[in-house]
Amino acid sequence: MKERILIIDGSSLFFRAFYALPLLKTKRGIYTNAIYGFIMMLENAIEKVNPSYVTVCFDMKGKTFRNELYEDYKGTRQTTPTELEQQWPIVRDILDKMNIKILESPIYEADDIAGTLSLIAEKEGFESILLTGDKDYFQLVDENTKVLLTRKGITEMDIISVESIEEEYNITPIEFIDLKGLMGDSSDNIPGVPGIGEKTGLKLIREFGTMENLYSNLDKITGKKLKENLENNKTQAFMSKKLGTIVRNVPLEVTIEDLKMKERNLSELSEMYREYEFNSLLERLPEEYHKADIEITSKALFEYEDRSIDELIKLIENEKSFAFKFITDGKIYESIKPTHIALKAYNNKPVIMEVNDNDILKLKPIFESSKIEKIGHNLKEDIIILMGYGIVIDKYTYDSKIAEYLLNSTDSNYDINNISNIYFNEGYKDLEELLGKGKKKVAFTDLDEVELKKYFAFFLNTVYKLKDIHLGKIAEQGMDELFYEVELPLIEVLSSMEFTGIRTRKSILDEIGFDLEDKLKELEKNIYLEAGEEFNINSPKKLGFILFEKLNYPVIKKTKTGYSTSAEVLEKLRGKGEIIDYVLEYRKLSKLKSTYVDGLKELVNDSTGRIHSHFNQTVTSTGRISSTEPNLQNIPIRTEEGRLIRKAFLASENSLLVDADYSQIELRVLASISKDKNMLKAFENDDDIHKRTAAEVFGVEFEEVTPLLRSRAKAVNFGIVYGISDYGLSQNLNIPRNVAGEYISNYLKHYEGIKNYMEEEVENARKKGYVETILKRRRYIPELNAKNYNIRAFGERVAFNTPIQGSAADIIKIAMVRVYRELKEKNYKSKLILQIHDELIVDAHEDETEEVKALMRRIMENAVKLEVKLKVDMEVGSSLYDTK
DNA sequence: TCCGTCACG
DNA sequence: ACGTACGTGACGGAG
Repeated sequence: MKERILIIDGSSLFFRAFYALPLLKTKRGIYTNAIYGFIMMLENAIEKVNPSYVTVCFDMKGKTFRNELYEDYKGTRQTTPTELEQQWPIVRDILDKMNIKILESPIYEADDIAGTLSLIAEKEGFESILLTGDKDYFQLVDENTKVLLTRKGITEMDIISVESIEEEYNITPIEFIDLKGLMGDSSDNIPGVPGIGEKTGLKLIREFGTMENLYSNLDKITGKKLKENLENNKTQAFMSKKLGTIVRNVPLEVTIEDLKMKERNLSELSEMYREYEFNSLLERLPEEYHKADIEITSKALFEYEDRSIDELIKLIENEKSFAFKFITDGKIYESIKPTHIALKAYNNKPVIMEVNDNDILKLKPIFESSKIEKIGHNLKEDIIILMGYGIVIDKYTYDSKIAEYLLNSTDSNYDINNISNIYFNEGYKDLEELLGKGKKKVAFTDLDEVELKKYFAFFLNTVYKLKDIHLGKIAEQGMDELFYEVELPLIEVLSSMEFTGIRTRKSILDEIGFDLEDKLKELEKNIYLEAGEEFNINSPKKLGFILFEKLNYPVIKKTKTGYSTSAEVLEKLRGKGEIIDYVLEYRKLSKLKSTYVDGLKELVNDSTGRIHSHFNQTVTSTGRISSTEPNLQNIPIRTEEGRLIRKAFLASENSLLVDADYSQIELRVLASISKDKNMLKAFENDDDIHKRTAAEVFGVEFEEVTPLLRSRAKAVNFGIVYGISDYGLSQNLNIPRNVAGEYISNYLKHYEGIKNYMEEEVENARKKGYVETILKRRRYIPELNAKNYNIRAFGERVAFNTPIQGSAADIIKIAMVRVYRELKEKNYKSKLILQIHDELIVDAHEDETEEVKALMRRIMENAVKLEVKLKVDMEVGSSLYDTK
């Protein structure tokens, strides 16, 4: 018995598989039907043929030698669908894990390689089996060469031998070449002779054998039309024959021996099968590979085990990933030292153990390893803790909180328990249920040991359970770049910003505070005098009573609970009595005192002398970052009294603050995505955009635009971004509604592209249910289907505004990641410390300021490519006051 | 805990 | 005819 070699026409099989099966897709959104069909056919063939040697031949992209002969060879082929194209590299990967060699050539096609190989095999005494869906291979069949032809579907195949060809066609295999020369082949765009199909072709070949013989005996042809066609297309017929002839002397760099079947990498193969959800293929593997590595059933959800730190480290070293969470004894940011670590090494039960500093340092090599993946939930907390130990985390690849936020940015609670309930319809307790709330809140360390371990077992098991589901959805929604290139690396950036903080001098706040207090006392005295009695000025209710009942000022606006006393209302009462001015001033100063002097002082960390604000990545529905405890994104700047607060925020020792802000980023984004010609032109010319808008909307020469007109135009520009209404604009500018309406219609007439974009975006959102930013960040807008007009109108404004605000957020996030990365990689001492939506602030060492400025400008201005240039303005100073 | 108010982009 | 500009967070007062 001769040894067999199985030679597979990979390209043919791949296409056949794709069209034979429905468009299968994994839960991660990857198309797999061609891969699955291909591997199934390959496995079936191997089982049937039992070969000792195997190889797969592929066609390469691009022209082959046949195109030299005939320019239009395969000219009618349509481009491969992308759903198929994407599956290509995966098949190659699987073949690699199977240790099956791939043969391909830039000049020859798969069938030429297969033909050559089968000839060599024959000479060396092997039997060749050629697996293909292409009947052209029949010409290769002989005593030692058989074709395994795929039939319908992916399971059935026919063995084609010399005998079966004789029987079915009554010609010899080699005569198929001549047959093809006559018939042509529409799929390869080989012309052949017109009027000759399989039937006539076969008849002629049976009678004459070769084309040469046929043409020497044309007089014997009886059909007049047939004879004429043969005569007129002789050259074409011989060219077709040549095109259809499989080349059998392709120079090959491999020997048969190189193609010997080898051991497969079963563990990697099983992993791939699981990843692509090929369960039936998985079952064909030896039993120990059947089970998924991680299968956490409801029962196992709370299971954990106890190990020593050294055992744990050993365990992790041999695994590819682990999930972890540090547990602290209270408010996590106040006590940077964890009391416990919860850690689940891949495919093992979670371990929850007490740790000391030494234990954590033992884990340093593991956290810093680029080989072991780390995953978690709200990793920012944990990365900050690691930073406290001088540990620089590497290769963290998944955060379930961030992932869930990307998939649904409008939720308010991303506790692991909530997410578990959403995806698995089961959970345990959220933090509030576990620890209580308000006064009764306890620390993790106050929990019973079993309860603590149970919770964190659930926590880490759930992180693993969520991983594939989340990543699948992220891939499916086209958010891979957003997740892997932006949000994930941003976690470390925000961690560093929090960890570093901003130097804040309490004594400056004290000074401002004393000054404010004096002024407030004076104002208070004056207000009581005007009111004729003492009352709580900070109580809108009492103030309302004084103003509108006792002093009888006209009521401008009411709230749900009574009279409105907002600044907007008081502004309208200005000039009607001094008390109004006093109250406005009092309000302003008291806000400064309570929020920005007293509030901030409390949050200066005594040991660092810095404020470590929290930057939250999962709060806003548009993709912006938010800042809390304190909010450093709303430090006063618009009035001089408020701005003074900024004097308390300082650069570090021997450093300067470099403040870089994007100029008009939202309007630039709007210009870019709406492609409005006039707005694009304005930015191209580097015009003052508000002034330009004023000129257009108010119909005056650019040079004639007054400051008032410019500021009104500025309000219109902002209004447009927010999804303007005439009423809203009229309120904002304190002008009549019809005038505001006029402004808007002039605006939209001039910026027609914006008008169209607004309409298209809303329509698009209604159809899809969501809108997207430039990085495909998504926001669902269920409000668009509301019956209530207000809610629906809100949905429309959001549909229009979110892509603008969100894309601007995408852009600055990209810039943050790159600035952080470059500062880190080049070992600068300077640190990124603040982000204020369109502005980045770096605490830059004085030796580095010039480099930092250049670096920031370069990165920020080139963060993305838009239809307009991004422009950055910069200031340097020793305090936040001086950088404006 | 909610509301009104006001600080920011 | 509807009610009225997008996104946040913190504070003090009132229930």
